[in-house]
Amino acid sequence: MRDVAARAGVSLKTVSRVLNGEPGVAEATAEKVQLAARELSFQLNFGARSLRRSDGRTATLGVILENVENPYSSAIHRAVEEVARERGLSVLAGSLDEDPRRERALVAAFSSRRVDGLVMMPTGADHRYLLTERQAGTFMVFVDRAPGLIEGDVVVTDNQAGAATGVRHLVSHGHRRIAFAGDLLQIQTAQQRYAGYLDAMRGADLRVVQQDTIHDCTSASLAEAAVTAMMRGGDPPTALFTAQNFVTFGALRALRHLGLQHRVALVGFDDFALADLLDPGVTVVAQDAAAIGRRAAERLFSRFDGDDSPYTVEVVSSRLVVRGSGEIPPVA
Amino acid sequence: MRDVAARAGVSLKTVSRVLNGEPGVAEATAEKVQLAARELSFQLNFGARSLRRSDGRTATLGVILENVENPYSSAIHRAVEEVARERGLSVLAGSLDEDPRRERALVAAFSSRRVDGLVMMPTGADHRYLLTERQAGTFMVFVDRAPGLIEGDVVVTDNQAGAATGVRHLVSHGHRRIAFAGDLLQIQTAQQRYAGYLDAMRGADLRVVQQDTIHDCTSASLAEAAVTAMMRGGDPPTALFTAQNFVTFGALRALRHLGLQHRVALVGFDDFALADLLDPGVTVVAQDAAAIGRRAAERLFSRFDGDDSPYTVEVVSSRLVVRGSGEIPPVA
DNA sequence: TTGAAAGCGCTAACAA
DNA sequence: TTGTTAGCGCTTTCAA
Repeated sequence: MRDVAARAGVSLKTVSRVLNGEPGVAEATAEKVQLAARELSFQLNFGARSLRRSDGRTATLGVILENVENPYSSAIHRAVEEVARERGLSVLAGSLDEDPRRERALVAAFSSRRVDGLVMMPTGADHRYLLTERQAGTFMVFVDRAPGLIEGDVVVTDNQAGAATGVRHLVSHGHRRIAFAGDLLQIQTAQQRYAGYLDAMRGADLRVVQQDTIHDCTSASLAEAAVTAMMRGGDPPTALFTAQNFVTFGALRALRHLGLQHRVALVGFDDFALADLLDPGVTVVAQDAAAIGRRAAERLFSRFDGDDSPYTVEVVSSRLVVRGSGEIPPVA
Repeated sequence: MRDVAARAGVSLKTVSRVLNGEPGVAEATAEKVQLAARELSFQLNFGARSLRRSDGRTATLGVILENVENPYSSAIHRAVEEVARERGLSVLAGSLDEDPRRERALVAAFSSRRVDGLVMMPTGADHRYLLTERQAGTFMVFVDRAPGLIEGDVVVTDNQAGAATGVRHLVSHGHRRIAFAGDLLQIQTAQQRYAGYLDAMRGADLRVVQQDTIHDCTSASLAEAAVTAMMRGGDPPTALFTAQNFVTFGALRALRHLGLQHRVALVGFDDFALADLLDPGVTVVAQDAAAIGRRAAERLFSRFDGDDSPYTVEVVSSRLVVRGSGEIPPVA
């Protein structure tokens, strides 16, 4: 910046004013500065800027996701990026892999880089350590799940209601033996979806049978094995509600290998690419990941802008997408 | 840091030494400092650090991808993150959407934040503007495609050879009328895959028919429409080579709607989730996105570490995954 | 409308 | 082994 000032024949402060679009600079002066900056390919140093600025803003935010590679996470990531770009912020991203230690490491790493705010999917049960960050002035919004033992702004899917809708859809097609297969039950969303399943079953006066319940499928292959075993057992259910994407994939493979894909109904939680091209098409309860990301980013920016109203929990609606697999009638 | 020094009863410099793991500090002193830092929840300010350091490193790198939400991009992103984490770097990520202006904006944004290096999928035809960045000390590695009008380290898939392998697979199953459907021909990878198609056709002494060639499908629905029209025309081809994921999806939908999915063979370039669950399973030429990301990051780090050997082009092999659709024999 | 001086939090260079 | 001083590139504060 010194070089630019020298070349333009003005002071440091004038260059700073021009490059930051501050008012009170004569047009002719501003043009000289712009020219000099371009000739020298000058790029403002944001690190130095944020060091000196009174608000310390870095124009950078951090996004901490389950895994930047998974479609749900990356859809949120993209939506946040979009909102951030409009305001001139860049986005640091990191993956958790459901590991609370990684979460802390990522928070620390982003914190050392003085991000203005954090959009995060919390993992683990205790997030009190974040109070320190918050006190240091880092805003944060939680997505997908609520944090543990602290309050905060949260944007989530209507997991329980959505799951109940999916199960009721099966009920409405005549099923009475509807099995549940879900992810690790210690995960908040898994609990909520299971609760929705129970709501719908009880609401229809259906008994929840122990043997029709599968929990803790941490991979598609575990789900496939569990569903295969269940369907091979005596007196199998006539329909399946799978509460997570990987679980749905495993169940689909199991049904396919058993030749049951047209005889056992299935509704999955969470949409996926090509669900319409499978045979039958897969009926799902679709989450709106883009809306979650967008609203989380917007909440964050409203905090940046000084909104200090109480924390809110925003619930983004899921929606039933009917494609065939959920409309298979029960086989006597 | 001043507060930590005061609390531990040592000088600033000693705190700096301890927090950066520099040698030459008595163990007892180090412990006092660590304790004080913990009690004050102190976090190093990386911005200030990089401002003062002689190498100016920020311990941050930038990843510029087609779209952080697409599976290929996000697989690269994740692989880069993994390598970066091992070295204590964080990752800024951004999406291009095939727009050269966005590329420049992202480069400028990351550059202002003084990233140590850049992993990027170049878009557009002229990347000479990057020479300035490079001169300023930013290392960069290009993935998926080579940059235009400048040299650089590049990590790519063997697009041409991979496409030829896919087409030869169809030839080996008896096809002589093999259609090509691809993305925007101005995209480098689209050109290379088309070249591979031509290689394989000529190598088998097959005539390339104008009506069997579809270019510039920028979306699945465009591809679907084009393939539908082609298959409905008189004398349609007996096999399809689709050179890009979205194109494959469009073609699959078209074949399905025409009831031809078991009569027309198809090989796609690029793998996708659930390809095995479709009926028939979809035979593809799979790219190894994780390997591309990993090797790009490793190349970047070798540059960080002082490797100043000439630029290299690393080619990551694709691999044919046989699942059914590519093995359908020609219908007379 | 413009500029001079101070200092953000840290590390380099050197001194003790 | 530890400390002192200067200064990275910028914005703030205050003065002209």
